[in-house]
Amino acid sequence: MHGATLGPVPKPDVDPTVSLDLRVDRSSPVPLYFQLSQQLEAAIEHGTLTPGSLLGNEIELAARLGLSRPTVRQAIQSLVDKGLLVRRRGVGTQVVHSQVKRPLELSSLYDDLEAAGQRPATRVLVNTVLPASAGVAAALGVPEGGDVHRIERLRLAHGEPMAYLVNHLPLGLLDLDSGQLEATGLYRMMRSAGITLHSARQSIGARAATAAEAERLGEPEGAPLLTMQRTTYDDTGRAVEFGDHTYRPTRYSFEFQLLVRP
Amino acid sequence: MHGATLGPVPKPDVDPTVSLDLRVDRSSPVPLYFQLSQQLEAAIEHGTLTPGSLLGNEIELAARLGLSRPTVRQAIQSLVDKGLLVRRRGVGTQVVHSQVKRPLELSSLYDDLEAAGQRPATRVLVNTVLPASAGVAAALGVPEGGDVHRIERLRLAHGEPMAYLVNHLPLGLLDLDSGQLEATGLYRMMRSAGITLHSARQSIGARAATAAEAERLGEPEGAPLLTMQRTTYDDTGRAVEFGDHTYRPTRYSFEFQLLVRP
DNA sequence: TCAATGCAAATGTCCGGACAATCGGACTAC
DNA sequence: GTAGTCCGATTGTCCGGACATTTGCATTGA
Repeated sequence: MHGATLGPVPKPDVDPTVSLDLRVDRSSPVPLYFQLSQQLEAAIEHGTLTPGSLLGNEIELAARLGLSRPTVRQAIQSLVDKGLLVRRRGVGTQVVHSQVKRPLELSSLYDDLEAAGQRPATRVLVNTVLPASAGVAAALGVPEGGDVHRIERLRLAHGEPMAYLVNHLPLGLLDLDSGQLEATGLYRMMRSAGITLHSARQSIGARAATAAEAERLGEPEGAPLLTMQRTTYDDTGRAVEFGDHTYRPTRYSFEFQLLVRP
Repeated sequence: MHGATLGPVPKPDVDPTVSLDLRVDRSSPVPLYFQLSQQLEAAIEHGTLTPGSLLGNEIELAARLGLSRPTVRQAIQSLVDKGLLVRRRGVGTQVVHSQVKRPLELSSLYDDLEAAGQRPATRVLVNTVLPASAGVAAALGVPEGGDVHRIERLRLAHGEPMAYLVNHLPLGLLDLDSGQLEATGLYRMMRSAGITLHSARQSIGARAATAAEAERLGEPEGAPLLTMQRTTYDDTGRAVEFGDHTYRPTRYSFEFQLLVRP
């Protein structure tokens, strides 16, 4: 035994990334790890990297791309965080057996409907400023009786009422133009106003419709309704929105995917 | 202008981590970054690090602890991922203005109730093996008509029915002992069987109770019910569980916090 | 007085290397 | 034949440094 190892039998399953046309543009301002992670994600999405396939070790991948291992690891890690990849020490990195698509974002009903091709419509029923009730004040962290925005909207899909949305917002954050509210979603307006959403506390429940609710949504009185209350915070911890929504359960349900943080 | 800068005025707000008794044990098998992140998290939880306070720069923090900057960054990053900290380039790292507690795990009803001090009780009504219906087969990825486990449970809190849980599982994964099912939760049993949960697809809705459902939960017929369907996958992508649950909305609602991934 | 410029501070990105821990299979010994 | 052992492969952890980018503030200039 003096050299020439007889043969670590060549692995039957080849590294699928070799056939992939991976490359990074060092002159781009986009971070290298991000370029790589996007290309890998696209390959997974496109099916070029098949579920269950091994990714080939980080060292060699780094060498082939002319990157350092930490950079490659950062790219891979971001996809692991998204639930697209799984790492196993001593084994390798595998593409997760699909099923994972959207790991639950802070969803906007408007965006959800639009993504589903439902062409949402909004009717702004109320858009005013009034003193905060105790519950609203507590949720938004403003003094009770202090002025807040209140908007009430009816959201329709295919001409049918789908949800009744009541929202309260602190003053001074946003210019709440009714026309804009009907043309887009509240979250989109907040984001374009420079508010960086950070987290939200949600509560989902059900109850029987009151006469007024039934009337608004076109349901019989006493019909089951799906309810959601949400307080949204920006990255400074300020509450920027408090919503109290009711949905027609025959037309809408909450669908989401969640990941187990390891 | 040749040297001696007149004086960068000392910052009025001192770095709150200096008063913190941070230290790492290099002989421990616990990773250094993890030791640090745990101590920081405890300090935030305990209120020693107050919301909004700056954390002091990474370089100096690393030097004080005798760690490298990448290690300190890894610790901080894990807390940023949890939503406890916010980084701003050119500014520093701040403790988020609280509100964030649980960023939504793949929750087990049993664990939730126990954590809320409700002392949950479970009554196993059905625990059998039968051919999979079309819906169950599709959810679990097994052939239609192939055998699967089916368990039906009634979950009570304070002696009152709270939820009716129907679950289907593929054969051979788990030893489904009824006694154990009543003493603990299904998820806990799966975890201790070596199954690493990875993700789940959930759907939450509402509907009126049928006569049978109303009977089981002690509600009048036609009462609104909260429903949840969930398929859970392990890290190989296998579906390991399909659940169809109905909850009494007067006794239970889904509460969770979610983070916006930046 | 107010706007433009420059500077310091802090995080973001990237590198190259080193060693440890774990997994799985091959080999060996019984 | 079977169980235990060893070993290669791969990811996990950690280091020390370098430069880029952004932010906020102070200074400067009009």
